[in-house]
Amino acid sequence: MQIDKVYEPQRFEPHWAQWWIDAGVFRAPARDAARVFSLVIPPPNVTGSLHIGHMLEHTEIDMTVRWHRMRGDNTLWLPGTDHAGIATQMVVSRKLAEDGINYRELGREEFERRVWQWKAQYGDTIKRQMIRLGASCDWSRERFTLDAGLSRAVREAFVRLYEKGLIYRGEYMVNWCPDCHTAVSDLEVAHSDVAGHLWHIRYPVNGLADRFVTVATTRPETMLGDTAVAVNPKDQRYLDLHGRTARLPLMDRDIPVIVDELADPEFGTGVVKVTPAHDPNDFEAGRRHNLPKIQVIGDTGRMTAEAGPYAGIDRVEARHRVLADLEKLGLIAKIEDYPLSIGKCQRCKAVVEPLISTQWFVSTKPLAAKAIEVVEDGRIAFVPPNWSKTYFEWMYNIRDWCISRQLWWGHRIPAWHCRECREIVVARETPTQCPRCGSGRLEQDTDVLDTWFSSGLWPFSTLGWPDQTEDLAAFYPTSLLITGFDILFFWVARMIMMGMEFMGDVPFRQVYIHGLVRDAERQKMSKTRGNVVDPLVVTEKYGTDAVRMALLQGAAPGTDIVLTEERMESSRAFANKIWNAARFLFLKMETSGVEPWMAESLEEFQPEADAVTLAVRIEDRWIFSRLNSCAEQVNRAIEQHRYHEAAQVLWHFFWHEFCDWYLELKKLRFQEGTGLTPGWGNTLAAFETALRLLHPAMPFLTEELWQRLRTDGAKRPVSIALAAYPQYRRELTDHEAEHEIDLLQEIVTMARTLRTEARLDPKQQLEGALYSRDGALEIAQRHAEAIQKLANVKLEFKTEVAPKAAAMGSTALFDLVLHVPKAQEDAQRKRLEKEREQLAKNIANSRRQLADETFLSKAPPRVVESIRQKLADYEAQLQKIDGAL
RNA sequence: GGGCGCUUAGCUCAGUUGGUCAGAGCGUCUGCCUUACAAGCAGAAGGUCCGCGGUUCGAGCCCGCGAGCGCCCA
Repeated sequence: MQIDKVYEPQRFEPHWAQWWIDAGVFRAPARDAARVFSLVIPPPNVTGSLHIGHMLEHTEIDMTVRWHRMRGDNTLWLPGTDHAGIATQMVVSRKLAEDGINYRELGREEFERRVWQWKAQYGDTIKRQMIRLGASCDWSRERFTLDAGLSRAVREAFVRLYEKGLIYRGEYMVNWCPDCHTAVSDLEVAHSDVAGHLWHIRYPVNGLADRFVTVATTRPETMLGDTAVAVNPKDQRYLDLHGRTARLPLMDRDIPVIVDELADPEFGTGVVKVTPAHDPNDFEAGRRHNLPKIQVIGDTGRMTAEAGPYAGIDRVEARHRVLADLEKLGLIAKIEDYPLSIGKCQRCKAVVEPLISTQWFVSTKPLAAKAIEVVEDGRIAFVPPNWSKTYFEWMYNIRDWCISRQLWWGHRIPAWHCRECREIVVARETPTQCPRCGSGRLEQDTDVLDTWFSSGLWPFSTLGWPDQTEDLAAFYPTSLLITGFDILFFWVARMIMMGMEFMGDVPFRQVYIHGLVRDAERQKMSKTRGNVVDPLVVTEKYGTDAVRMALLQGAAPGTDIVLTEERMESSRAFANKIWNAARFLFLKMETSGVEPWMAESLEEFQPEADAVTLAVRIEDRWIFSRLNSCAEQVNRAIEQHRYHEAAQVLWHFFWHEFCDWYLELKKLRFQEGTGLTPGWGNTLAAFETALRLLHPAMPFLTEELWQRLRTDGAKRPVSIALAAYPQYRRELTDHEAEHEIDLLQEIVTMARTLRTEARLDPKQQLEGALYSRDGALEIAQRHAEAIQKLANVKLEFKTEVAPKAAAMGSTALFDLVLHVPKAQEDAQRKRLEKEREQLAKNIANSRRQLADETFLSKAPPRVVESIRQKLADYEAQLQKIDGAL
């Protein structure tokens, strides 16, 4: 069997990536199964590409999914992409602009055609990347939010909500992005604090000579649209203004002084200008007082004709002009520095303008009620659980959701406007005539739906809803959602609301929220910072398995993941370690004439006994016991989404138990030169089991090695991905073997330490003696040869008390003395001194505790007993050290 | 303003119900090209668990206050 000396993942990863798909390994039949595990992907933007955050998400998902699949669950990971309305429209229109094409001039149909072209060209990027990264999705069920089926689901959902009165249309103040030229929801506005000013502007009061009312504002340009000024009813300072009007400067318009709680006596001058068309609070006040709404800023951010002399000027420039003009008129009373919060469009970063417009809304409160309930009663669990607080916080204060977007890329709203009678028809199928007036002049609403509206249906629309499909029956509710906190409200909350509304059941039973991937300086990754890590680049460099491992190692729940080159390097070293362990085994098999072999199944596998002693060898008993413990820990860790712990346990087991001790012990057997040693079956079974344990974390490497072990005759699955995941079995734990190997390790390690301290040449064999009166002596004696080979010391075994010696180490069970040259003894003495100090401290502590009556009476007996035992051990060791010094 | 979280070794972080929990990886230092692996082997050093107070026989762990940092919502 040929196996390369160095681990080169590039040589086999792409092969298995494709093979898994060709062999249909990840296909999930929609059959009834005792246990089902299903999960839908958080759909990435179809025209985007995967970044390292996706890779983390997909690694965690994949580890969980592969684990379930190996446990025999009917497992589905449903992949797909999102059309991402604003983002995609922006990308494509920018691209067109680069070619000198204004997308608006293309017209809607042509533009849509171009986006579909774009999608056809780049839409497979995500899929290709995911395949390369080993994501074990069922690609036969891949979905796209604009697919016919999903579009039908969107229509159905819209119509049902409308018929139920949960979708309404109306003229309200919305967040308007002048650059994207669409309304956006509250969630799509990112607020940030900036240093601004508070301008105090004087408005003359009509009918009272020289009486001015001074308003304070952070947005002076909106004064052009003022239709009132407001004072607080309780404010004694302005009683004389009640019922009067003021003259709006620059516009020369009379506006009433209204009395309203809107005006906060504590803020600014206590008088506030009222601009119903440009401020949400003023909008409400305008309604209360029946004020006209004058829109002075248009939907492109330029001043409208209503702004009189300022018409056509950009809103920013308009502010400068207005201030300059007021200054000239001497109407600026004061300018204060004032911090204010401005809202920017999440997508394009343009300052969002509150504008009045006619939009479609979802009435969220009724939907939220059930969505809150299912998290409260535990039908959906967040991991880490604290995220439910954030969820509730938002849910309790939820506001209606503006779902219409003035875009061309998305699900067109299934509403038709009658040109004759203005009737609005909301329907599943395109209507041909107005049900009210019979006119055929119907025009579909030009708006599209917020992308998150379709994403909200994802867990069931992807499974065939509104049809009652087999998939839906088999896989809904899904078992788990793994996603980032950044879309907790956008997506997770909406899926829960929609799932309860349309399916009458939760969309998933568990939500695991993963962390953010950060760079070595703990910085977020961003294109502007230039610190983004491209998954394909690092994968090419270190291997997919190594990058996966590096991510998993940092993936503790509730923690961000710091990904560094060093970590990926060390993970690659780990992969290389396993590779070389396999290489070692394969080479030895070749020289021993052993064929690749695989037990039919671990359940059926019986450890082989040695031909001479008729007993299973101790290192084999030990490794099976350790494997069992490893299986227990890894299963539990994955189940609890403690991916970092699973990674650590696997790492430690493979490297520091399997390689450092098991293979080293096995080497000694091979050196015995007995050819086809009984025990090869044990070794291969252990290795094969370990590969299966590791597979969900490092799928490629484990498949590559597993296939080399697999023989065609074996009744095993075609892929390790379908092989049974090792489970903990109580009867496999072998305390005796663990104790024996523990002791061996202790002796060897101690001998090595003594040698190093004496600064002796590792090649020089040392003599020494092991003193013990416990069963330890017998065990040690049995392993005399192993100790000699592993530590390069030749020991005598004695039952007497250890003599005075500097090069001595002791445990409760034995004392080890090495004969080192006198000149080398100083270093040893130093260590013994130090140890004695530590022991004295421990003894004092233990004695103090044991002398404490309250401790003795209140602490559980097992704790007291453990302290007593410890004290006895400490005292015995101290005595030995005293003797040695 | 409201809410959430973090502070443990030089770095990045584990530490699940308070009692073998003071840990891992990386880095550092020392010695080794031992025929699976120098992407390696062997060994070692390193911590006031942010501070103060409290509960408890016993506190990284629970409670209160404070300091510093971060995130979300308005």
